[in-house]
Amino acid sequence: MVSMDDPQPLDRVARIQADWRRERPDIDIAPQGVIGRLHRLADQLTEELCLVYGRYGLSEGEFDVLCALRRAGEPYERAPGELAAHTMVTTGAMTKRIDRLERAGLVTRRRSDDDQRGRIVALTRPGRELIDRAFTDHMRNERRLLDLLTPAETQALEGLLTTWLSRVENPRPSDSK
Amino acid sequence: MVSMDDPQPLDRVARIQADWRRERPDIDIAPQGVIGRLHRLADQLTEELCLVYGRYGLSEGEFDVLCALRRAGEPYERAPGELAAHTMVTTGAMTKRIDRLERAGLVTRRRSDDDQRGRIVALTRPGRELIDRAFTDHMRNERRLLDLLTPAETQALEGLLTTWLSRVENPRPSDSK
DNA sequence: GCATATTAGCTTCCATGGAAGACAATATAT
DNA sequence: ATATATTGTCTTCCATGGAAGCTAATATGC
Repeated sequence: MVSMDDPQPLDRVARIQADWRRERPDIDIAPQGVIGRLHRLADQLTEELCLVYGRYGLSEGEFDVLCALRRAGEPYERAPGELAAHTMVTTGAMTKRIDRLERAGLVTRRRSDDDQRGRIVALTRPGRELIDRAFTDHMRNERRLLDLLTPAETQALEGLLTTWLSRVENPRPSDSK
Repeated sequence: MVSMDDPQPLDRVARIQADWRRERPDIDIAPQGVIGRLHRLADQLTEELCLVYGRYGLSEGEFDVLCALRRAGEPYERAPGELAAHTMVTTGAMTKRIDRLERAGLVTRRRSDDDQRGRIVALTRPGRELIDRAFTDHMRNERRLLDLLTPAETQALEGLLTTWLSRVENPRPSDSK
């Protein structure tokens, strides 16, 4: 006889779906099974990742900026506008992030030579060393979280996310909202 | 001869990975392929979903609160603490959301009879009608986004997300951070 | 060459949420 | 019964980001 224990307790999303099916039987709430869980998972992962950023005294936004500078390669410099574009925030938000990082001594800010409007943000030596350590730790953390799936599952998931993302970002012109 | 056009241009995440491979060849950045895209996709989907909330004059948080009340079923009432738990925010944040919804005439707030500390938040008639229309539209929107995948892809994705989510939320005790 | 437009970064103001504590009501222990 | 602990909500303060506008510098059109 097969064990009937642990009947896979409904997760949060499934419970919400059950509520809706009772209250609005006229609506197909199947999409929530995917979109709701994707958001929930993203939130959970963010929470786990922020634990590591915090160990280095960084917020997620600050970590992102330091990564963008480090990824740029020697001499680890970028304009604020570039950083804003890379990290998907407005230039106003970027100004404030740079303010904080500058105050912490992790980056410097100077005027660009060829365009006096522009600034150049550069990693300092301590900033470079901090992000190198933090990023190493960060990727170890992501690896740990990803290892909750098997390699086959991981590969399948990456493919599905890549496909969906490309279609969301580049909608076929025929789709209407 | 097979067409060699459109060599699947690197997406944002792939470009970031390429940068890291050059700068930090010692680190395995494969997990970003999944985690980075998952976050990117979550952000994109949120943006699309917020367009619909906005049509009804609602922010995402306000939409969530109205949904939680509507899902509760007749008479569409819940305590602020319950709402906070359901929508994953602190009670302080919930107080402010309820303030806004109350000001908009979509919910009412009264003292609980059996516990004078407690409040009861209830959907008003206009609130009920608004969320019924908004939710219908919202699910149509989620359906549109999900239909960018095939049914087989959708099913596979939901399974993978459910599996991963359950493991992230209920880590095996042997896993260490 | 000068007037106008554009650009880059910054500033200000607003929206939202978290953290911590205040406050009142209720539960618990003796 | 009363002192203490807990609970539920709200308040205050702070952190962060967006939107819009400001300023200085550069580009463009005539």
